[in-house]
Parts: sequence; structure tokens; C-alpha cells
Amino acid sequence: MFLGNIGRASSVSNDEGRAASTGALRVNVLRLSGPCERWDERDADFIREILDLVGDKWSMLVIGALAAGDARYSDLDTAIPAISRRMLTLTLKHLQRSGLVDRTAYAEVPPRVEYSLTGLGASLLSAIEHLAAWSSEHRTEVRRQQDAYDKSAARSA
Amino acid sequence: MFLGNIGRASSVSNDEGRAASTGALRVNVLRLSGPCERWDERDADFIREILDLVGDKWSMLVIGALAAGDARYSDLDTAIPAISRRMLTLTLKHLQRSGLVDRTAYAEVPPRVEYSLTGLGASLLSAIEHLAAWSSEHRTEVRRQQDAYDKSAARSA
DNA sequence: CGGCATCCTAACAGATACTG
DNA sequence: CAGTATCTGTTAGGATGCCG
Repeated sequence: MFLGNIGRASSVSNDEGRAASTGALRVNVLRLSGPCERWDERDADFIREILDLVGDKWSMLVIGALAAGDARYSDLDTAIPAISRRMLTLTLKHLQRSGLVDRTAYAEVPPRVEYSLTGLGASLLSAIEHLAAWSSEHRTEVRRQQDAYDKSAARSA
Repeated sequence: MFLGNIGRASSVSNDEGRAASTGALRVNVLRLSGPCERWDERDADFIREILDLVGDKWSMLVIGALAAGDARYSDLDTAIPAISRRMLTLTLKHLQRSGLVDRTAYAEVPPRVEYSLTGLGASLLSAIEHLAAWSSEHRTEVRRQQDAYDKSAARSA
């Protein structure tokens, strides 16, 4: 496996999304006090799966970079300065394997390789942007909470 | 640090979301061929931040479990069978620190502790569900792509 | 230019045992 | 019940060098 061998590889692929009771990783949702309309216990499996898919350190960033259009290997390397060549290679291969990214190599000298989002990959963008939007809106609040927590924790030390 | 010391801790917290050029982790979005309306290079920073926040192995699952209502420590432990007590403790503390989860301990014998989502935590749910929905819709396709890739990779071996 | 292959370390994460 | 503490294995991921 490449990246994200997080959690045991979910055992089977059932037809639609109706995942019959595979014994794998499951959250039995509690029905205690609060009301919750939308969260379903099957969601837990789905969450596990996208995390395996793009929950690693770089996948979403690569997808984001490719959202702007096709790019060559070295373009991505400079577009995401913090990534190492190793991880860029691994991440691209990982995304390519899952059908999120297309790779086209041109038989030229010097060689040229272009990466692009597939339709599948592009369809993920809105979900990613949803996350980014949340972060954009709430990052300040999160920071405040963390600082407050750390300060009160420092008091008891 | 607890979980997700992934990526250097983003150095500063600027006022709104207008993150002035902190030298930190940034994706310089490429403008090459394809059109892209919505992805902004600042999104990369935001993605980095939610990944640090809930991109680890368990956070989203715990949030999902709490979406159904408040729960005790042992409830969560049985609701997410695959998690170890260690990781449950760590994850809860991590989420609590960031203000996504509330912890209330009742001074009783035997002790009772209830965890619940804060407003902040609940506001993340829709983004998470968005991801789960994508996974639910496209998991089969992803599997197909991976199988196809693996098969063609096996041929060249 | 566009990669693999190798080495190496920090951390994530499981198992187990103990405590207030 | 609701955690901590410790010990340990596994792996994500960085640095570097070589090769087609």
C-alpha cells in the first residue's frame, strides 16, 4: 500500500451504498439525548474511506493545485513548496490509482508529463471547498479556544 | 502536542481569513490551461488547518458519533469498537482543546462524564457529511479504478 | 525533466497494566 | 467508571542520490 493504510482495508465493495453489515470498522450511533436527523451509522464507513483516500497530508492540496488546471510534475513541485519529491510522487500515484488524477506522458526529449483532475477528482472539489470554507470561517474561533485551553491547562501545572 | 502535529504548526493567527503572506505552507495555484473559478490559493492553508484539526484517524468518527447526542466515555468506546481507549482519550482531549467538544464531569460515585458537541463542533457536521456523501456516491467507482490500476500494474510485473 | 530506491527519524497507534 | 502510564511496533514522511 502507498499512503493511508489507516484502518484495516475495508473488506468488500458492495453494490450501491447500502453496505450490508460488513463486520468492518463501524460506528454504532448512539441514541441518547440529543436529536440528530442527518448522521447515519453508515456515514462512519464512508468517512473512513475518504480519509483513507484523501485524508493524508498532501492529497487534498494536490487536488487543489490541479483545480487550477493541468500541471507538470515540476509545476506541482514548485506550487507546493513544502512537499518533498518523494511525497509528491507517492501522492500522485496514489491519486492516479484511485482515478482522481490523470497522468499523460509525452514522448519527447526532454520528457514532459502532465497531470490533470479526472471528472471523479473534480467532483471532490466541492466537498473539499466546503471544508476549506468551514476552516476559513472558524479558524479564529478555534485558535481562541485552543489558547484558552492551553492557558487554563498551564495554570494547573 | 497531541495528535496531528502534521505540518509545521501554522505560525501565526492573523485577523480574519486574509492571511497575509505568512511564509508558511502555501500552494501557489498554477494558472495554466484549465479554468477554475472557485479554488483560491488561500484554500490550501485552510485545508492544512482542518486536516490538522480533524484529519487524523478518529476525530471525524467521534464527531459523527456525538452527532447523535451526548454520550459517556464508555458509550463512545462501544460505539466505535475499533478505537482503543488510549486513542479515544487522546482524540477527545484534542477535540475538547479545539472547542469542538464539551466535557462535563459529574461528581458522583461512580463517576460520570458526558461528552457533547459544541456549536462549533456541530457546525462542522455538514462539511463532514458532504465528504461522506461523496464517498457514498463514488466509492464503487473508486474501487473499480483501483482494481483496474492494480491489474494493469500486475501485468507489467 | 521526471521520477524511483534507499536510509532514517518522529509520530501514530495498539496492548497491557495500573489508579482515583 | 473514566481514565492515565508505559512499553512497543509500525509507518508516514523527509533527505539524498541515482537513473532513463
